Amino acid sequence: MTGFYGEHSKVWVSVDCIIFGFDQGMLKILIGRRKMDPGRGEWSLYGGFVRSDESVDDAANRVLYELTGLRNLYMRQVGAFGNVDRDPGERVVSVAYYALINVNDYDDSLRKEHGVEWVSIQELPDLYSDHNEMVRKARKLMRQKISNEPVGFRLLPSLFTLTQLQRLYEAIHGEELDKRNFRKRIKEMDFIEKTELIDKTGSKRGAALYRFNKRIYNEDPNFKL
Amino acid sequence: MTGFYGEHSKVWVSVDCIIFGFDQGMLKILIGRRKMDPGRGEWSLYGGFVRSDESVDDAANRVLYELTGLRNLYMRQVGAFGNVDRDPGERVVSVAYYALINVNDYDDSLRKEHGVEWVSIQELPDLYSDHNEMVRKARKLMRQKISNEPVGFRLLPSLFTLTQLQRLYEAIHGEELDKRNFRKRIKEMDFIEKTELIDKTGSKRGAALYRFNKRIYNEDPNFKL
DNA sequence: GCGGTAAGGTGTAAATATAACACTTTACCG
DNA sequence: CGGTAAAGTGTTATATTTACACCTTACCGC
Repeated sequence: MTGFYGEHSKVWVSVDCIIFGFDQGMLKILIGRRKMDPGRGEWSLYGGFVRSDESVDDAANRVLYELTGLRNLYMRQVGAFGNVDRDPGERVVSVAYYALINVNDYDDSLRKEHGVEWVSIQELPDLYSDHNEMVRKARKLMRQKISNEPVGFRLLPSLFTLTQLQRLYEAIHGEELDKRNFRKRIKEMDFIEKTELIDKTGSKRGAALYRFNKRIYNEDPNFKL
Repeated sequence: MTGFYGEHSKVWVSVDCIIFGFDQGMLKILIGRRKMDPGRGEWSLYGGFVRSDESVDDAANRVLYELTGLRNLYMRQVGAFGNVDRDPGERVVSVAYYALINVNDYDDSLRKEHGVEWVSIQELPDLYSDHNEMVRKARKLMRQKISNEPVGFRLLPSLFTLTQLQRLYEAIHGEELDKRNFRKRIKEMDFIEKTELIDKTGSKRGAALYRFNKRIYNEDPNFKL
């Protein structure tokens, strides 16, 4: 089929993933050294090309699975990046996605296989092409989302302490939060359930472990942190 | 160049525009009947293909200019839409953009030439392919943006009354606002300046005309409505 | 010329939400 | 058994948001 479509030129479409993790009290993303030209050796997001038989979202899911071995990750589109010369080799339009993962779910040998590393968002190096711009936009969208929907739990173990949760939100907002005010707000959200379990790793005294109850959330979906 | 890139297939990339206007107290968008197959005759957003020598953003600006004759419109990306079968003819990934225009700036003969119409967002028909989804996402992003940045003025004449501004925000938020509270908040924003001019078209008594002062806004960029 | 009308314009008080703030408890460790 | 380090807990002040009603003005039609 030509005619109507044929007057214009086709381009490659790729996906690039900003994979957020929360580790050592820091928000981090997965980046690696590019293994191919153009840009070999530069720090880069992990990505891949969209195949003809899959949607762009499916491509992102496939690439995420390739890298992490994990399915059903929380993933949202960041946007399309389409400068003419953004890829020095060929015309490539890339669609960026961000994902939230619990770093403990990520098999470290798989990480090494792909040659990617967790790097704190505070100390990100210059990245290949427009990847820094992708990360900036992803962070903005992620912060927005995580403040208004209960998706931050994706960055934590399924059981977590309130201090962990607070540290997470402090890392994302970039400011310290008041412990009592924070806990007061948690108490108002019935879908953040206290369990009988105690975490003894973070303190001598031990801290109560909480979990997110999606069913209860769905009955009254109101979240704000 | 093949090899690395060549293993994957290229696709067409297009842009589709959600053009918002505010008219008769209603938020409207420009849609037209598709003039080509596939989908000839269906209601559709206005769009076009990305050329090999222009960025995706540039393509959106070009398409907007084609349709409206206006440059430097306020425009933001909505996102990429990439389902395999979203275009029944060929694989086409589309990047949607929304734009805000003052309907009075839009030459009506140009509108007719392109065969597009202003249709209230409340009574949108079914649109071609995934265009309804694009509109939903555009509305969400636009509402978010217009509530936190002073871009709503783009939908109004450069001189406007407070009632016009209030009606605009009512249309966008989908709820009536209290006149006194609304005006109190306006008074706190020094960059919304009262002029000496009076609009007599909207009432017998006449209403003061205001304007947005960007310079003052930039000194203390805080906006919330 | 004057009464009706329809939109413009104005302030205060109550309710709610947010922010500031310090001490006690617990269990481990040396 | 004393030191330590994180967990846990309420109250008050401040700021923000909401609710609410009447007077003004100028045109229009009689």
